[in-house]
Amino acid sequence: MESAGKPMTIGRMADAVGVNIETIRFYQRKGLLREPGRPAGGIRRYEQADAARVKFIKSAQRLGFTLEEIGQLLRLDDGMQCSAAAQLASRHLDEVRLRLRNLSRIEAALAQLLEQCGRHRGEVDCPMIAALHASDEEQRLP
Amino acid sequence: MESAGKPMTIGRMADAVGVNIETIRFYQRKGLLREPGRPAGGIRRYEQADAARVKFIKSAQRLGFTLEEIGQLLRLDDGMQCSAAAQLASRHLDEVRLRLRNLSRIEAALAQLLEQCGRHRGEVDCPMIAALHASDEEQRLP
DNA sequence: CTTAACTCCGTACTTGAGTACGGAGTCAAC
DNA sequence: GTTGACTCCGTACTCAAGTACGGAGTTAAG
Repeated sequence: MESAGKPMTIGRMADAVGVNIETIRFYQRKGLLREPGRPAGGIRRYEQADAARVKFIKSAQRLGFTLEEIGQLLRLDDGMQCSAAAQLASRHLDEVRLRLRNLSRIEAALAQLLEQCGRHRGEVDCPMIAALHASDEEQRLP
Repeated sequence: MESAGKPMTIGRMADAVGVNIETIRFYQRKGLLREPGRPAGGIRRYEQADAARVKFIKSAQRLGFTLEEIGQLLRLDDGMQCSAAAQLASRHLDEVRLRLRNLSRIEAALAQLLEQCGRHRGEVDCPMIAALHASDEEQRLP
């Protein structure tokens, strides 16, 4: 396989990666992506490596990392520190698991409410709304 | 039990419900909460019912409803339509379950990556970062 | 050579759920 | 009758992750 590949304009790269042009500019402003110099005041040329970097960003986003975290990951990548990356990921995994637990609780509560609504038929008020009102007590989901 | 209870100022209500004063004003601007008239150009008095409404909003938020959805719920409440509320909740439950599935996949992926990082020890590059890079292929999490 | 398509760049807008600010008015206690 | 705490109100700001706009420059094709 020949590496490198031919350079492309921002629009082509955006198409290739499947993002908006403005998104690429935005990443540049955020310092997540370099800005290639413009030859003779003309139009910037992007390499395959740039496209790969944008894809990296998008992959990491799919795993729920914020751009801030991805920036850290990229800085590690640029200097290759596995343990630090693992630590970052580990913290993030904790965060994901917390969100999972909360969502599960929400799911259970909603399902139960809906089930009551189904059984309801003809009484006075909607269990859905009543249950929400009844929460004067305590049932804090963080 | 005597209903009604005594009226309160916005600050007292905020304390009672455990939200910021500005949050209450914000809900008023959004039309989620009435603005009691000010007697003699003075200071507004809020009823228990207002506090209950804010609590309702907060409870519904804990179930993951947006303020927009909560507005719909409240309008239903103001006119009491159980089946419509159930429908809203049902759509929301679908949404919650979708988020759950996605988060689960993210959790699995992260855990696997971290496990590889742990087994790693001394090879060339970080599995965490390599895996993210390797995603040039396809593994779209919606 | 001209025209269409593209790029560059800075600035401003978007969404959701609030927070913060600042001047003016009001209320209660001492 | 004055302080201090509180309220009112409008406006502006926050965060994250972009998207949109508009004028000027550049490039490729016909």
